[in-house]
Amino acid sequence: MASIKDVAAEAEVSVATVSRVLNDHPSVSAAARVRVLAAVDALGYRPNAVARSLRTDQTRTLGLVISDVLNPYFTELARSVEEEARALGYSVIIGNADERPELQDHHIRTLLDRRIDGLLVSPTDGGSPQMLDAALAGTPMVFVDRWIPGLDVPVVRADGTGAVRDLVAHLHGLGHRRLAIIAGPAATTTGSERVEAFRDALAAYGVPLPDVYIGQGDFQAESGRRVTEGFLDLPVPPEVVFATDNLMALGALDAVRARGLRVPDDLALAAFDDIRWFVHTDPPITAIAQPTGDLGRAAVRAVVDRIEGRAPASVTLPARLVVRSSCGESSATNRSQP
Amino acid sequence: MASIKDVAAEAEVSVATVSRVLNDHPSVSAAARVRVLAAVDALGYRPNAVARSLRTDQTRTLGLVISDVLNPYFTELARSVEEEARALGYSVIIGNADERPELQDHHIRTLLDRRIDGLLVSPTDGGSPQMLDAALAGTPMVFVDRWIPGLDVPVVRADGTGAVRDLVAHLHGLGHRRLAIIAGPAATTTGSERVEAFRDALAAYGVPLPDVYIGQGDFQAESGRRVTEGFLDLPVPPEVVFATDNLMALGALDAVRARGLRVPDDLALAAFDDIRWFVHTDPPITAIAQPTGDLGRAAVRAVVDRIEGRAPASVTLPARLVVRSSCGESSATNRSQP
DNA sequence: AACGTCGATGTAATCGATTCCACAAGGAGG
DNA sequence: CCTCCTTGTGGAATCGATTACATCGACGTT
Repeated sequence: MASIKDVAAEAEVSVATVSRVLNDHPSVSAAARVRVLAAVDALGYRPNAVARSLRTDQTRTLGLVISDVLNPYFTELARSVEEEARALGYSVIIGNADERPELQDHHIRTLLDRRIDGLLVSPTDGGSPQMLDAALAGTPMVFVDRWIPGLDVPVVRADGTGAVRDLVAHLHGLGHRRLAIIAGPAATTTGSERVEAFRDALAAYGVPLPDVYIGQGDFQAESGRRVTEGFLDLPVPPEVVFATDNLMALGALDAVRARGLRVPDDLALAAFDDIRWFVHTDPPITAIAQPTGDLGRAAVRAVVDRIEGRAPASVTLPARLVVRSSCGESSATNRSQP
Repeated sequence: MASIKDVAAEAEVSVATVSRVLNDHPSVSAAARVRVLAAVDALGYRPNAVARSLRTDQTRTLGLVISDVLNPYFTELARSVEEEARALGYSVIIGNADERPELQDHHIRTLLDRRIDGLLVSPTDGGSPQMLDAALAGTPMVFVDRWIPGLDVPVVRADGTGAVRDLVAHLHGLGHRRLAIIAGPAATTTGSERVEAFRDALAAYGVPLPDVYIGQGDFQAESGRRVTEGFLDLPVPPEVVFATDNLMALGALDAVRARGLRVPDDLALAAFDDIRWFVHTDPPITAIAQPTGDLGRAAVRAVVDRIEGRAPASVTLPARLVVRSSCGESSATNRSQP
């Protein structure tokens, strides 16, 4: 592959001049510029990003470590992150943690070794040594969706409390009184926050959230299935299950179906995170939708702000309830079952 | 960030010795080794991958350019690719083309600039100059899922002809005679191949595939919706629509639903690419499943073979039909409608 | 006419690793 | 006791860029 030396030789100038033309430095004569450009063209020369990064100490690359690529929420996030980054002249390297802390660490380490300029993380756990090191070592970093309390790192996330309140109002209005939740890992903020929001919203109606109605999931479909089966085996099963992510909702659906039961008649279902397929499931699923694209874009702007020396800001955007028919009744009229 | 020089100073050896320890070169004394390791530990030193790549002319990185991250098929592919690559000691950088040739080119160019060791591509078009250059310039390259005819590049893909034949048998058995297809872009192999397979399978039953029953889509949901509306507006609409990817099937479902019609009674539906949600859609969707994980792994092994000097082989794996209820009747018994 | 300024260019240092080569010390073999 | 080989080590070149510094005309000013 042609190097800058080859271009210099071809254009009969020094490598310095070639470099100047490429980085359009002002003091280059028009004549030299055309000769260099012609040489670049003739040789099909492309600057070696590796060499450039070594010298300039910047890679114009962002690392994004997400909890699970197979979760549509995160792939949408990844897409918007890449889009905004590209618009700002950065590339993105995605690391998929698969909800496993050790994999997350592997990716953070690898990304740091590559000297990425900034890091976007949606942590799977309460904070591994790797991540703390990264934060401490001064690599510009921003948390997306989930975060780790106590670290001085900006957070870009959606606030679901209002939407959860709306959801509980909706469920209560439909006459449901025994409400259960499938929680995510307690080590994640989204895991615990959503349970809190749910509990608080129920409290406003004087409805308790007993421990047996709190199932421990891990944001994966299988755990949603397992927890839902547990609920159905209870002496007094819940009337509604609120899955705190879309994959666990899928698992819940699997469990209900396996028993030959029906949603919402035998068990109503709602989910956190709205995805396109929820419109076409049987029945269409009521969900809380996050402004995913906005989150991704805001997160990129935040890291880039830090990278380029501006002060980055945390961002919190509201989520909203999307009512469909998986909790019973139609969406428009809130009458209780006949 | 600490460099190899700092480590050398701390351990009171030369940088050469540090490098030897790090790459466990045989001739280093035990004493030197422990001193270096201690220094590495004390400084929290991690080798700069950028510098290393510049010197060794290898990045131990694979580029993967996929057509659309929002398509679950491709995200599953990406996941298995990353997994296998990691097992072989490589990292993966994913580029999302969003089915847009110019974006695909952008990513290929960026990846090449970064001097990735190998490239995995699922081309969105018939072959851009970028891609040809990459192939010609000798960057180890493998096509996954889709490919470009006439290039001497190994292809790892699923063969759907058998499954399509099974699908047509299933549909014919159910009494369907007016079968339509939503094709992908003609420039992609999967776009044209699936239509051919469908046409051939129909021919075996003496059923024609008229042009009006071939809708032109682009592998995105919106095109599936549009094409399906067109079908429904026909004087003699088809009885079945076969969407050649899962997103267009989603669009088709949208279109049917928007008209207040039902699947399969008013229009039966089948799709290429099976995804988890198809089990829970209303109705569950009959689909052709690809061995996605196997494809991803095989593709990685193929590029790595080329990178490491072995001869890479093309791989073709069979897809299989998964019958559900979106085409009418039950899956087990193939009797025609009562 | 002498001098300072400015634009265009080249030389060489530099980034952080790897690796070739030279060299010293020590052991084996004659 | 001398040579030869092996082992461990350091110096320095190298990868492909960027950039500080030096140089050299040409030009304008006094």
